[in-house]
Amino acid sequence: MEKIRTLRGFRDIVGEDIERFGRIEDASRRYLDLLGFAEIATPVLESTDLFVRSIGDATDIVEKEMFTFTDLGGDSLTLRPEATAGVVRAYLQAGMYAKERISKIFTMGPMFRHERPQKGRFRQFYQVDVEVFGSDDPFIDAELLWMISLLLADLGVKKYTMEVNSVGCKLCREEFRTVLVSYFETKKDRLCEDCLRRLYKNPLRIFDCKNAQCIEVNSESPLLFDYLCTECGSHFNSFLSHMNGFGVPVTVNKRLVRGLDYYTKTVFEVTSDELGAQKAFTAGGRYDNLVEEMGGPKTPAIGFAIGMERLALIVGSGERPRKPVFFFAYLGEKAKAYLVPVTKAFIAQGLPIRYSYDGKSLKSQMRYADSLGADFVMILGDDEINRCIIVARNMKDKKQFELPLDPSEIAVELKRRIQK
RNA sequence: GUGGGUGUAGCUCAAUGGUUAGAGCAUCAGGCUGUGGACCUGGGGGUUGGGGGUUCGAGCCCCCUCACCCACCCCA
Repeated sequence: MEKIRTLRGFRDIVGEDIERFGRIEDASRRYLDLLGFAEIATPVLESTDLFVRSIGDATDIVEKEMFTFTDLGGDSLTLRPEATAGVVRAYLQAGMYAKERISKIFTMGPMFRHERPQKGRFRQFYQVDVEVFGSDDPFIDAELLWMISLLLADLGVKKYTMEVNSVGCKLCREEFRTVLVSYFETKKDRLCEDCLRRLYKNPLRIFDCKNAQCIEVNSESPLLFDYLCTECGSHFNSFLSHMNGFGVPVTVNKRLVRGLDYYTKTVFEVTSDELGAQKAFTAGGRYDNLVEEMGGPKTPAIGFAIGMERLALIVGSGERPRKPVFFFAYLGEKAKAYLVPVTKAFIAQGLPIRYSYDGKSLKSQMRYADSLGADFVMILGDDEINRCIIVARNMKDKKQFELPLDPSEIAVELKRRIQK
């Protein structure tokens, strides 16, 4: 019979991987909590329309990467390809804008994109998603990057680059777009096929092209950065000086653009050279118009997402403090009768307890105890029962001693010994 | 969607076209009847990803297919 496997781009997260995920989640929650972010959870399945309207109908995500299907009632549903749309929807649906001036929100969970898998890229991938609603103060932009730097330091990530840029507001972007299109029109013969397609659809994305000729054309192109309106320009400068105030170094990359339509002003990417082609493991930006476009009140906002499997590839190997392990080895049915009371006593003391189910030879049970990394093994057989004692063996120094056969006394005594 | 690479035991990998496809690790058992961990002995575990073809003979050569990896594309 054919073995059933995970679908392409889907995987089980086990062992070392799930430990890394756990550390990323723990550290994220810690810093987010310290800075006043509230956790929420939103559905993985939403109306297709939500994503089309927020992400932009001409983006690659919406055009060809969504897991979209029609449900039994005939509605078009989509597995979320990113988190911001759902969080904005939740923000509006719960009326948070009326309850608090600033809403700092985060959520964690799986996202889905129908792409070809490669290093650091899966069809189901996990993100820590962080959003701040209600202010366009550039201090917040800087605060978020600072928080990311704290988190990365905590996780032992040392080599990374924070690239920042401003993509302006609607006004300056419109003006720049005409300038840019007319520039590229003069260079049409040197652009690759993809960029010719992008030219009218989304000319900013030509900056992202890795084709050698296009990079050359790009190097001489006008920059949106130089066309920022006064407000956007001073917003960006203010953001940079706040970064300086936090003491977090950033690199201005005037060609940094993003793949989602809703970004305005500040955009950023945190990259690592250790990641392969998909080197951005955290990215985000400001989106001052999205909430309003989604039918809410005018609400400036900013957010970012951490790609957990990408970050997991570069987090330092952290050793969690090891918990003590106690093992109960029993010989015969009479001894096995003590399994339940002993187990209960250890759990009551908050002590991890292990045992074999088949209770084979003592040798076998000792091997098993060793493979589990047991600190103490309790040995109980007919001899001990007759003498009303239990033998405890310290697996480190190999010293054995006897304790009265009383489960809670045993647990208390061994707890005392392990704490020394 | 397009390239390139790789598919042999649970894992990491061997095997000029030629016996019954091996090794290490892992696992299980034994090495005084009741005492673990770098030792010794043994056991179990494979439709060589799948399907065709060439050949006296295919893990190996050819074709198709599937999966995984890397890259393009795109993005976290």
